[in-house]
Amino acid sequence: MISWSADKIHDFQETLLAWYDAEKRDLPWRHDQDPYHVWISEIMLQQTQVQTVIPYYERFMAKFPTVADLAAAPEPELLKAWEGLGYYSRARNLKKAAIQLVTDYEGVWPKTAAELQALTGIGPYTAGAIASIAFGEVVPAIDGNAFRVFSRLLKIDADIAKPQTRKIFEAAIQPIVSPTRPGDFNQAIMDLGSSYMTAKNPDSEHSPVKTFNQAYLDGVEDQYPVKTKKARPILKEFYGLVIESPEAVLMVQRPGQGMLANLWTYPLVAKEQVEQLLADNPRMTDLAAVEQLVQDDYQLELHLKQLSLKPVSHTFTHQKWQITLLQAKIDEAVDLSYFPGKLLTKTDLATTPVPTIQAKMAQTVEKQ
DNA sequence: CACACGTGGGT
DNA sequence: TACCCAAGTGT
Repeated sequence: MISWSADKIHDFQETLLAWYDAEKRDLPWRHDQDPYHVWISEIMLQQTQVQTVIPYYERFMAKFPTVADLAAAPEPELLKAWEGLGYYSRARNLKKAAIQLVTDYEGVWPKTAAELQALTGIGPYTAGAIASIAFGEVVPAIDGNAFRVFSRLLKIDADIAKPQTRKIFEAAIQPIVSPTRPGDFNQAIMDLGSSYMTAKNPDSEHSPVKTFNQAYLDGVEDQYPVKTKKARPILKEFYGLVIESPEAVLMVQRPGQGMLANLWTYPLVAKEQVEQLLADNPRMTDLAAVEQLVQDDYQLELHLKQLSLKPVSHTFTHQKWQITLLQAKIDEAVDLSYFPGKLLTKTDLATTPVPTIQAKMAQTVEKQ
């Protein structure tokens, strides 16, 4: 790791901000410095690309224009607005923090990064972003871009996958943040990280700060940042039950914690559970086993048939799901009182938040 | 601290 | 396909 003189720091700030002034992207949340706008955009942008976020941000602001609107938002409406964005706890945490702002803070924003971290869903990165962009505090906002950019500029060898590495970067970046334009500085670093200084195929030759990029100058840019790899997703197999009445389909709400919390899907039966039953009844078919499980658990008699040849597949960060769809028809009169789900009509589904894996399943059913 | 937590895009 | 990556946080 190298360090910069005061003169070099000043040069870097001038160069970076001049480039930013000339080339910054026109994004919907850059039209003002309203902390609410900054906040919502920063949460949406966590682990999510700009192009994906733009339409969600526009719709969200139209539906929940102020902190008070967000604090009063019913969770299903909030999740529906978040549908397809992923990491749904972000949406629930937004509401929690909005309520904190309205009640604990009486609608007055805390203005420092240290204080902002008391709000649910706001960690060190987002706190730095809001404090610098909306309130002008001279603090870094260290996201994946900042880690990558400064690891190359300064040849920082610490593993950015390790939590403790943040301290090293904070200490290295804090003295470099522009004292007059901290918000623009942080956003410029992010723009740099998503243009010239990308993770793969960077274009440092044409970067506005190439003369400051020590890793590039030394011909070792491809060695930065240092980042250990994560575990691969593990396979989880399910049967998905498409139980249809003439006007509706049976859906269940997922538990309030864990994967896809509170979202709705077709009922899923883990293949593991089916195989346990088959171990004691080796001549039974998979379909019959699922029918018996549903009968035993929910007092519901079904006549299932396999709907799709290939399972519906979806890869999450840590799990790969494969769902074989099984279809059954029921009539409206059937007793669902033991079944932990609801018959939802097309109209109901328009206001029911579902994850992408459910959308994929529904699409597969439609094609039949 | 290590891991869970979604999704879409790129190679 | 499989893997990596993208404006991270909570537990």
